[in-house]
Amino acid sequence: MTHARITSQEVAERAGVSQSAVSRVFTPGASASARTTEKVRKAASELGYRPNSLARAMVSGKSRIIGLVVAYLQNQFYPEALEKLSSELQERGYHVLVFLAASTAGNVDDVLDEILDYQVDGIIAASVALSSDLSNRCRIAGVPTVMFNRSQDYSAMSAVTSDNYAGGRKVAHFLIAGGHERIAFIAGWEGASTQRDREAGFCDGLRDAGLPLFARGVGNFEFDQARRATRQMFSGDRDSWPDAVFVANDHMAFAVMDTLRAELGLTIPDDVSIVGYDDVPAAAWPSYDLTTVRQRTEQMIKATVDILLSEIENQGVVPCQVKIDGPLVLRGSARLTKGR
Amino acid sequence: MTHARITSQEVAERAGVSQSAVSRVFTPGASASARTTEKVRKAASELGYRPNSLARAMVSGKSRIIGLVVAYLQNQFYPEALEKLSSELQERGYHVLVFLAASTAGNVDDVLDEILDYQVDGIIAASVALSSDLSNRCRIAGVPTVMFNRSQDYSAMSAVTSDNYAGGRKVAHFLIAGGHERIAFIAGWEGASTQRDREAGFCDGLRDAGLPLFARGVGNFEFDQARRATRQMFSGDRDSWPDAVFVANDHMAFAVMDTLRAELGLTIPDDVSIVGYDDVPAAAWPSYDLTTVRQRTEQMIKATVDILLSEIENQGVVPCQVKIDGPLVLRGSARLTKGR
DNA sequence: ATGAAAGCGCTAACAA
DNA sequence: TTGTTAGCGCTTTCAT
Repeated sequence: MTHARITSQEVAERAGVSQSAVSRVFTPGASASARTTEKVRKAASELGYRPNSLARAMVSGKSRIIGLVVAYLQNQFYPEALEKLSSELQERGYHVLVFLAASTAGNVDDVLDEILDYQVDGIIAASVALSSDLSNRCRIAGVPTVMFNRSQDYSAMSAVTSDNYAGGRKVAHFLIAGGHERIAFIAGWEGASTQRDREAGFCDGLRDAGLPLFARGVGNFEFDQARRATRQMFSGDRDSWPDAVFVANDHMAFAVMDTLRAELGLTIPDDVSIVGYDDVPAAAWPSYDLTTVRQRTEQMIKATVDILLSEIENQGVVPCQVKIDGPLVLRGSARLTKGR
Repeated sequence: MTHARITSQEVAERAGVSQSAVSRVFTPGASASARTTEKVRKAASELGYRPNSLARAMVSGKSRIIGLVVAYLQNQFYPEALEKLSSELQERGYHVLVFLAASTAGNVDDVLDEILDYQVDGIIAASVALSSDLSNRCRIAGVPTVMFNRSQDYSAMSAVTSDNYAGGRKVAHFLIAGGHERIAFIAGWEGASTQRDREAGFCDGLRDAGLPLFARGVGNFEFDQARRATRQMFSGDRDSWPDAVFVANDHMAFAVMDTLRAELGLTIPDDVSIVGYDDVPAAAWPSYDLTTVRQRTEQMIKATVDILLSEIENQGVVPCQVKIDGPLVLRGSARLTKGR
């Protein structure tokens, strides 16, 4: 037997009060006498009444829904991030409506329309680059938006990232201090600000020491492409091989390590040092034991949610760009000192 | 400058038609003349009008929102599943509202209330066991619900799982055919039907050959606990060690392999064969090269969505339990024949 | 095919 | 503090 949904009207009748009294009892910060409150609560629980969020959203203009736009999330650190995001928002009375956007530009546009149709109170764009055109549309629609793990120059939009530039630089200094002399880089997808900033910091760090970048490959943040880039980088004469490789994220770093060990019989870090970026859980697994720059996911999430909710709740907050610094986590995949 | 939202009324005025005409133009399967349709579309696009999903949901009773309940999703194959689920639903005009439920019973209850408040058209419970009490509440509330990757005996609720029993059995037969004689099992969280079914199939498979289970540990689907269980299983005399271990999922199997190799110096599969379950992407990585039972995620998702939408769209569909069989993927972590 | 009118379930003035 | 009243933006009869 499927029960129809109970309305506030029905509760009101049973409690012998007006419908608005019921509404007030269920509206935080509204005024109702103890007597009324009690009568209403009793009737409501007898009937199994719960307020209808959608109706509430429509009249109040606040849906308590946050639209989350994500690109396809196959790799890396998203599951964790998504979980924390959702959990953090849930604690603060919001829920996440998920929208998947293929990287093709048109798709992101359509998706944005769908999002706005749902009257979301805010948008989090995770690992998706919004064109400045889209940023504008969000502003025009009056929907606060925060970019997570992507940033944009000249943007009037808030963004939270790890300090990718500083992280990349840190890696360069570390590898140089370890006595490496032929230092290479394997890049992620070049359209991503994370990739660009990590590489920029890294190259500037090498430059600090007057060292050129020894070799460069592109893995597009994908496992198989990283393997291919590795093979190519290590295809020539042994003298032409790097003695250290900084890989733009952990996921690709695993591919690099596997390829180097399984196909070339190299030992890490004796023959070559590897450093990654993200510190995903698998980086700590004994098979990889990867030295890597940690993304402080927890703090990034918290900042994202704080900024978004403050933009939602206090109007007229100015957009802000937050970069969260993370430590280089030393493990066994990179040697620390000159001697082999 | 934030533009206020355009209403159908405003479009109607500009197009010189009634508000209901506008509604019809945007309602699939409603009747409007070509002339009207054209005028309305023109006015709408000039104004940037889009129907308000929430208002539509309220009056029509269909929100086109699916509530997805997930437990914390740290491990294994959820990112992929979540993505496919969301993508599949999005293609069919629905969106996913995410609800995180800690495994504690009370929490799942609260979460269910929140879900129902949003007038979702359906619920997918992914890897969460709903008590029969909760199943009842969903039925009473008239909200179709499908369990994904969990099943329940005596349940009036639809469920989609892989054929865990058959999978476990397949592993037993495979290990026996490979000439293993001391076959052990490392269990996941015992509250999960996936764990129970995999183990039941496995043990029945051993029994088919008259072989007892040689040893058993519990890893609760967690990396560190699996490591601990491994150390304990391999702590005594060398004669007391298994020559094959079936691990209830891949995530734990990686922990087992790492522990065996790094701490005990064993070689896989020469000293011991390892078989996992799920076939997550990392199972194919060279460092693990794990023989494992594949979960056909894609098909499971498709079945889940099909069942859910058919329950939503055609009333009076009977609940059904679907088990999707997956192959044993042979890789290098388990030897195939008797000789070492 | 179209317009007028009646709500969907709720919140938020406004009076009392 | 409470009840009355007016909508939120839309779909859906019901006439025309």
